[in-house]
Amino acid sequence: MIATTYNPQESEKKWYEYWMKHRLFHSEPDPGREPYCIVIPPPNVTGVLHMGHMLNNTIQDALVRRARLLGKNACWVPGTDHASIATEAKVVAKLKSEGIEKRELTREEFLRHAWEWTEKHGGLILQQLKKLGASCDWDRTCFTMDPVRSESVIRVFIDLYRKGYIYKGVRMVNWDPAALTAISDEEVVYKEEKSKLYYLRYRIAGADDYITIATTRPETILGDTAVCVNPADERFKHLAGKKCIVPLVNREVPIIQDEYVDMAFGTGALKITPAHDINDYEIGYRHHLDTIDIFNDNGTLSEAAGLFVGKDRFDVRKEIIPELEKAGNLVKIEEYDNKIGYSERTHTVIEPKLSMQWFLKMKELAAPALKAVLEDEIVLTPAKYKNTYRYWMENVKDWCISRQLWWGHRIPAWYLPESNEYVVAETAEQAAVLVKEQYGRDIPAALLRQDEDCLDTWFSSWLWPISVFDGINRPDNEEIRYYYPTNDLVSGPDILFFWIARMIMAGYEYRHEKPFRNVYLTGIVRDKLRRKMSKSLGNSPEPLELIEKYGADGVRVGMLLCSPAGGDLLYNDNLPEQGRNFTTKIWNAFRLVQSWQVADTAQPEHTALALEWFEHELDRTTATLNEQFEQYRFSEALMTIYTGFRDEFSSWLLELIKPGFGQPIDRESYEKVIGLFERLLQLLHPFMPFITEEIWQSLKERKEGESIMISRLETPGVYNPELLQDFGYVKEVIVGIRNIRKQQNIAFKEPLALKVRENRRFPARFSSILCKMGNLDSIEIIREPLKGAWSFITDTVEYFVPATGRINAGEAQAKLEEELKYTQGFLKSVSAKLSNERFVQSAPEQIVANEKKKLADAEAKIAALEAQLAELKQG
RNA sequence: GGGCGCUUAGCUCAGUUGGUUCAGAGCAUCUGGUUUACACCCAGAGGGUCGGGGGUUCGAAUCCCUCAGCGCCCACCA
Repeated sequence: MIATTYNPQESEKKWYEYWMKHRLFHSEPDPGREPYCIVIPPPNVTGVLHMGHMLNNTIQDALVRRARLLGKNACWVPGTDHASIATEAKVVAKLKSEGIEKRELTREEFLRHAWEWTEKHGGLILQQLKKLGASCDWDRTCFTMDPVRSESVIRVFIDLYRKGYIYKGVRMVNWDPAALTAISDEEVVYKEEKSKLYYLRYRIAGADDYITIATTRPETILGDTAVCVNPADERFKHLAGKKCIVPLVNREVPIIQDEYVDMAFGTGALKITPAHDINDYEIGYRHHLDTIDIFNDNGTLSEAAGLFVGKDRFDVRKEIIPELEKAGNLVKIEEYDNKIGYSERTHTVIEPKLSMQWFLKMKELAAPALKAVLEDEIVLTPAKYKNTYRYWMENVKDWCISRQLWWGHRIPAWYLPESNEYVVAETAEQAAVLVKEQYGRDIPAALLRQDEDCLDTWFSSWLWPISVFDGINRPDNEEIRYYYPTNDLVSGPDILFFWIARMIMAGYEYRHEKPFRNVYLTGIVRDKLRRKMSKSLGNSPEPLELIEKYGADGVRVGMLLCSPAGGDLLYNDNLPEQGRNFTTKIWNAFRLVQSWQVADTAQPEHTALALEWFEHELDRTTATLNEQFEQYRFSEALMTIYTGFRDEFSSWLLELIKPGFGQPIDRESYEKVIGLFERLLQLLHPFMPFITEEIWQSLKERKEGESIMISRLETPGVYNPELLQDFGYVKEVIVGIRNIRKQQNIAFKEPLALKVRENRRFPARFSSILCKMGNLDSIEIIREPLKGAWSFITDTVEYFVPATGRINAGEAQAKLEEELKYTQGFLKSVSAKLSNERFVQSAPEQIVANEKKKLADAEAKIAALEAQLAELKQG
């Protein structure tokens, strides 16, 4: 006995366990089969599933499951990312809540806490992915900080160092005063803000004169080492080369000239603080200015500031203004819109800061990566990102890869005691050997000091497609040779540069080959007000609750229904609801088929025809689906199979072949329809893995271990377009009959007689279908219009149904008149076109022929309409 | 400030090289319906001068120019 309603919870649990038990997700290299591989964008190890993951992973799972059905050796590699800054911040916060400060701990102690935290919360997100139905090869689960991946990272660092790509240097970096680390340019987000522009005057040394500058950061004057004007600026010619006095600290600094200064901005004079502004730094460098670093790492003022020592930079900004006013240096304050850089991770204002960091040269690495995308060796979908990618790669800057954090891969650089000299090696012992070679000194390994910094998280994730197959440490292993390059990468566009571009670079550097063939960039999930879904806004539904409520299949369908390539996805609760309703629809179709009694009776004509038609219809659907998948049009592909199942299969085929009340279905038809149902399930399976498995398992006896997942999707046959067109026409006639029933208020139970005015376009072959679906007891070809009848026209064929009651002339007449008017207008435009000589001359022959056919059809239709109208008026 | 992209039905979007009735789909809306799978359903219907203007062409949603609005990316304007 089949349940009247589908139970997703039970089914999902049962089949996921079944798939796991039979290891159906697992893949091994098999040179006899074509591989299909996706590596997951590794989520943060301590993260939880959000709507973006749901979309992203549903797409990946659909791709992987489809590849499996096509007979490929599909492998989806899962894993997690250690997410250096984010995880360290969480651990620090957790320790703080327990009254432990990070700085009180040793590196080892801190890392012990971090690993504990990771083991406790880590991998939860992978469990959540299982609920969604993700068919990852879990045996292959990787972590960016597991031994193999860590070894890969260190190996690559050493290799790049030896190639001369990695260098250490003092540079202006984006300093995050909350996380106490440098971050990369890409991790800074700029926000437009209302701020103030302060005009301050500096006294000229030895004169009773002033020079006025404008600044948004008055607190940084404490670090000023010059004032700069444009050499072309006549207003300041007389001051060039003189000195002026920095207010409050009374430091004498030069007035220099540099073309960088915009004469039109502010007063045309710029204060120079080389330690705290990238441009000032560059000017300072050109003019050999001193740098005075007035900030501590945490954003408070340092001893070097001289004043306000120990106070926070923002407090100082407020406090310094009255001081300046008192001293007579404040000229005025203006409102000003400014862009301020924030840390993407900690949301604190970034402080440009000079510090010693490790950098990776990018130019050489970027060249092959740029070429690959420009030449479509790697295809980005949607293609619009190609431009963005190119711009970035052509302007790529060196990558600051060091982070002042503990949670991550520690930089394998070893310093000589009491020295800044270092060597780069995997272990202290190897380092000692190098020290001997390079510096001629015998220093025991234990005395070498390892660099305190660790590497940017992306320095491990950029190796992901290679490192998950251990292709860095063992470049010749069977797995990497078999699975690499991978096929599709599915990711959000926000990490195109962070991650995708860098994976491409690493791919060419370490495999001399692209890491993947296609990149599909999803949209961003937003709410209906177009706001990005986020925890802080509280506008994001809880994914697991959605799965609980609508079923995993329903949610998957909901996600995909509204996700056109690259567009934003406006999430709305009725999406998974629509998905859930669709699962119910499929379930009910299944119930209907299961309820039939089978007998060895003759196959009715209309049933045979219907099955023949549907087979062609299904071949067409499959072909369409193939095209849509090839173009990564998932929404459309889903819609194709959605309407195919609901409209063509359920509403037409099943209604047509459904046996009468208490009647059995003939065996031949039954077996055929089961076969067609199976094919539909296979097409649906990538989108809705659970319900398709549930039904597939019940349609026939299956052996233990059989699964729709690993069934083989047959190559579709060649469909007959004429057959499909004729059937489409029959459907229109049936609609005509239904409309008559509706207009005249005739119940479906009441059989009607249909008269067709002789016309060779009527597909008589399908009469039996017409009778079944229209409940007709006869179809007769007639020569003259039938008087006293209800009528309609489909294409140019006139149909009549003898009136069994009063003719409701009004509505029918209005309808006919409207159609007549439209057709007359249409005829007019077609004939205008045809009587235009230039059109007939210049347009291709076929277009002209088509226009002529349209003309003839329209004339025929008008004649028919007029005849019917005349009838109606008489009657 | 620079670059890229978008604007088609109430909403979200298709519309391949200009040319078959090309103005479409899903959702939403409206009308009718307890037909023995399904009201989480069925049968129908309405709804758009394709952002405005101009141009090229026999012919433009599609190509060009221009204006307006929106979005994204990049950039050091104090």
